[in-house]
Amino acid sequence: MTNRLQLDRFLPYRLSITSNLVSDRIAHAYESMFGLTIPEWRLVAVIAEVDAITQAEIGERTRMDKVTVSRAAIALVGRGLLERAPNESDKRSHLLSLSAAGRELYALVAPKALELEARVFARFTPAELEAFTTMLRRIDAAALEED
Amino acid sequence: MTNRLQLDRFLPYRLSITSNLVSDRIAHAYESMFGLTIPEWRLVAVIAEVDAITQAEIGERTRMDKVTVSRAAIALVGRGLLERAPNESDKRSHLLSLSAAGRELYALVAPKALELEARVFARFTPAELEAFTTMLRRIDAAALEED
DNA sequence: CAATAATAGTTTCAATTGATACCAACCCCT
DNA sequence: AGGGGTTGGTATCAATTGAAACTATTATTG
Repeated sequence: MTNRLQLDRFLPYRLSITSNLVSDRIAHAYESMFGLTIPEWRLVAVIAEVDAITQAEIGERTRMDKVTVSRAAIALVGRGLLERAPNESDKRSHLLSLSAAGRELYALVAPKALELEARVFARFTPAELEAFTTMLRRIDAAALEED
Repeated sequence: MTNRLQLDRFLPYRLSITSNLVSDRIAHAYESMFGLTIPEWRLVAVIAEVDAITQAEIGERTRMDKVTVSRAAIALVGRGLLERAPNESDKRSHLLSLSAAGRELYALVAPKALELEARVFARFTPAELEAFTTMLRRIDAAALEED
């Protein structure tokens, strides 16, 4: 029989399985260790990298929905981890940056994140990981094309 | 600065991005073409491969939550795509199989699925795809370990 | 063979999600 | 200047999700 589909070999399916397995692990760890959801943690990470950024930019970088970004930002501001400064050049938006507490938290979370990553990916060689991420990026590009 | 985390290179994050991009594309296509959610479509695919199977087994194979499987099964039975036969050897469970209509649908959906997959993954060589799926499986194994 | 634990499947409920609508501010065009 | 369209962000609402409780059946153990 030609052209037979086996779910087990169907790449979108495999990708989803793997992503969920990894995400679940990480999500539980973040939640229990720092009380952070994945979107919240992503905001912290992105903002730590750039210092000041608008929500729209965060959405673009992380491909998170703007609603998701909005809620995560509100939650983090509420917890004193994030600060909002008025954006002079566009008064609709705010510039988000980490508060002192936010930077402290980040200093705790980042190594933990790398450790979690290492625990799952330790068994792979740098070359394998490199090839893998390259594939992921190429797939991203393919999925985004012609829509 | 050593040990700096860049979200952009954080593998769990990249994996999630890619998986979501691909899933969204597929989900929209299935929904608009066949009125199927992804869990529903997975049931159809798995059941087509094996003929008769319990929900528990489906959950095991696909790593979908039993609640998700239950709801998809109910929906598919309701639409006449799936049939439930009593399982003589265990009266708690049912044996699910495709109805005639279900097989017809599957005959339509499967090639479409392969085509969608091809559209995103066409640019990769068989060797690349092979290496990629191998990585995914190894990651699955790593993520499942010691938990 | 009770009685206890485990399993298949469903229901319930609370949380997360994203589509949509909305407001305010901006941009562009004439 | 002043509409017409776009964009940043929030609010609302309906759908999806999974944890936990529940029912019915099966397995295990004393």
